[in-house]
Amino acid sequence: MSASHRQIPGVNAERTRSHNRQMVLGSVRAAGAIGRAEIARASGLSTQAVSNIIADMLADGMLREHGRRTGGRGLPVQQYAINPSGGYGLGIEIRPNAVFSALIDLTGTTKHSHRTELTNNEPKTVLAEVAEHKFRALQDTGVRETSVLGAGVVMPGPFGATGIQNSGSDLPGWQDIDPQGLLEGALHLPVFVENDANASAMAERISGVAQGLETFAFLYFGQGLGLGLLQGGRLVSGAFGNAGEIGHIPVIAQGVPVALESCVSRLSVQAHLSAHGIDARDMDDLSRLYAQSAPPLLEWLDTAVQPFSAAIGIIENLFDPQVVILGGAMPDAVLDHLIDAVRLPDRSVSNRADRRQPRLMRGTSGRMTATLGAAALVLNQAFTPMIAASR
Amino acid sequence: MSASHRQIPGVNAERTRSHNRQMVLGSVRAAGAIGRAEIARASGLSTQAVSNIIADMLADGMLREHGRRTGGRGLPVQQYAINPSGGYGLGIEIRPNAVFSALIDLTGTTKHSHRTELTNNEPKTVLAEVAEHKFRALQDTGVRETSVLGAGVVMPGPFGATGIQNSGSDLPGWQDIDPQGLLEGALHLPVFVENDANASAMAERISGVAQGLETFAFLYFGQGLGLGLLQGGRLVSGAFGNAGEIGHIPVIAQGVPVALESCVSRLSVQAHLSAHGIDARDMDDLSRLYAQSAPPLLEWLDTAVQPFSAAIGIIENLFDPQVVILGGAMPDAVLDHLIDAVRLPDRSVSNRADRRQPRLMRGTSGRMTATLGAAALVLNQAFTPMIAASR
DNA sequence: CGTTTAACTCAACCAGCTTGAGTATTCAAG
DNA sequence: CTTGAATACTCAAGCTGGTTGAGTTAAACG
Repeated sequence: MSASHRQIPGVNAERTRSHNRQMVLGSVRAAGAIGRAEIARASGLSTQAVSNIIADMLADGMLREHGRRTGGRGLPVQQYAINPSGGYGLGIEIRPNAVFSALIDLTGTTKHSHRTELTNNEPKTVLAEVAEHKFRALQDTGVRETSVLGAGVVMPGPFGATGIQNSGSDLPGWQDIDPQGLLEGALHLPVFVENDANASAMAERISGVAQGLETFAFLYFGQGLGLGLLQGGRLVSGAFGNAGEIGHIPVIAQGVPVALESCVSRLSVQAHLSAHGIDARDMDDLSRLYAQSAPPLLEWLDTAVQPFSAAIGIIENLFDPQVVILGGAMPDAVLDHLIDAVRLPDRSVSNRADRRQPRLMRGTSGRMTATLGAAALVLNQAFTPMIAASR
Repeated sequence: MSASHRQIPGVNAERTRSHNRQMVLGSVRAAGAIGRAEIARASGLSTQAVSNIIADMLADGMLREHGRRTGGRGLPVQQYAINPSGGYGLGIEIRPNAVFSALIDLTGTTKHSHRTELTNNEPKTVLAEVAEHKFRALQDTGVRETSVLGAGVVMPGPFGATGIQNSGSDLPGWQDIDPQGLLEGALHLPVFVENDANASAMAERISGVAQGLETFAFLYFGQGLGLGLLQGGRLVSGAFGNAGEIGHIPVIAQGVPVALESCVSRLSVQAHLSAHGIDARDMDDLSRLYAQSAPPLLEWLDTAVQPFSAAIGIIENLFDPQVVILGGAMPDAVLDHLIDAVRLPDRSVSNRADRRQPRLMRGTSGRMTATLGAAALVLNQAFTPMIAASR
């Protein structure tokens, strides 16, 4: 959100431990079940160091024993796995007229979710509502407050004076304040604020179709169209946190240059249907129309395919992701239709001979994707150390 | 270059020291001259820790004393600055028919540069030539071998089976080998391989117009068109190292979808001029033509402006950079013309009210930009620790 | 059944950061 | 001019956390 000149922190013993704990947790998560020696080899630490960390994390309840694996030569490996109840992530999604929340455990399983309407979206009201969601999630699940590692919050963006004001989705009264600070005050938790596309990308990484992937793009159908980018497990969010505004890139439709999201987005399909006298308010309406093969919807899909294909080509060539994932507020069937209909460009860095995955996939987090993603931000933080591979 | 599953390393005392040294060097570089206490405050380390590191680096010759700064209350600050001769970066640019090299000191000043023609570009010939460049650079400057921190190497990409083979710029015989390993063997130095666009971006950060910037995009005019992306001082290079292939994104020219670089690139302008009977072999020819306001060149510029503007819009909205920088094998006057003529979209996250810098700038590294950038990769490594700010 | 292999533990060690006391130097106030 | 506050810096002891090397356990191999 803020700008450029953050100072890089130094490392001392305490931060070393924190990093190494995150590294171990990430290794266990990636492997499912793994022994100490293997983590030591992979990370370059000594077995003893890993052993000490694992003992710590067993005591904390973050890990649990997971049987011995035999078959090799020497002493059978004592394996460890993530203890689901070792920690939780709270996800909050704030929309102009509603608040959603989800509580997920360390393995990404949803333990609780909830939705309330907002009568107004002034900061005071929203903060109270958000605190109430947290209270309720803890009460309904019996999770202790100290087990919650943090809260991810998804809010309408972009923030700051960006030239894309009044895009219809922003919250009045939230322009010149510090949402993170306010939310930390209301929730008494570390708070991570992100936009819907970035959070959704994280949801797919933690509990969806992108598990095991580190570098991918997530194309998010919200009101408009957003893009979440992960490189090496970290979000690429630009200098001011507004990267991924793919909806605003210029494309040519019927010979006229327009914004991509005026052809490919929920608003766009709703406008098209509305012009044909069809009122499609939500995803269920769209699902029904698609199941009925409603001609105006198929028409819209036809017009959307070409700019959509162009967008995929742009994403692939600019980011070279392992895969592009589609998701958000669009029915699965419609997304699948787009994936089938798309004409992926041959001249793309992603069109490699040795691919194993498809270039395009549909996300599996469904309509709660942004809320789950908000919670996933917290887990990602717990699994991903600060240190990046040096080369 | 390689794929996804690199394991995150653990941190021990040794790596802690290495990180903190890089952090200190980066702080000194960013500040120009700075004292120990200030670095300690900014990094969160104790004064003593910083003091010890600085003592080390004075002994190594990386830093030098830079007078006391008085004016405040207490004891005047003993300041330190980068010692230019404390280390050097070697940059090598390999092209199908030539090898370029540059040696830069710790402050980014070019101490030596050289060019030789290649009669063939088999690995064996090229490796011998590259080693010869290193030998010559050291001999001509008197720099000791141990002072060279590493070598950056720029080679034609993209690598791997990417669907963009035979783009005319690749090196035959280099497809199925490990360039980094071979080069390290030939040079006896740590080697960083990058493409021309990424390296050029780094040149602007180390010694050009992007000093002090951490998140920006560099649009590189080579044979085609490439894009180098830095976020937080680190390259965004995608899952397979081929991010930034902006030349291949689809745009509409005269109603037909074509690759961007078929309208905006040196090949494109040369083709256009050639169709008008003008033979423009190199940048000097183009400069002359522009100075003469040659109508075919101005014509080409007119056709290029619209797709060029679209590309800038795409870059801004996908990356949210502090600035987009133009450079590479195109005369300054032509780049300036494009910057003047461009129609920057209003609907861009970069169109913010509180901007101080222009959205578009011309790079200052000139035609040696990729070679200097290769050398700059080494310095960036020395200045940028592995650890990223945690949020 | 001994040997080899591999994982793991124990205890001593070590690198590097922190802490707290002490010194040096400048400015400001009396 | 003297005294005190502020600030940078150093010294030495202490602490955290990773490393090292010897020793233990258990499975597989021959």
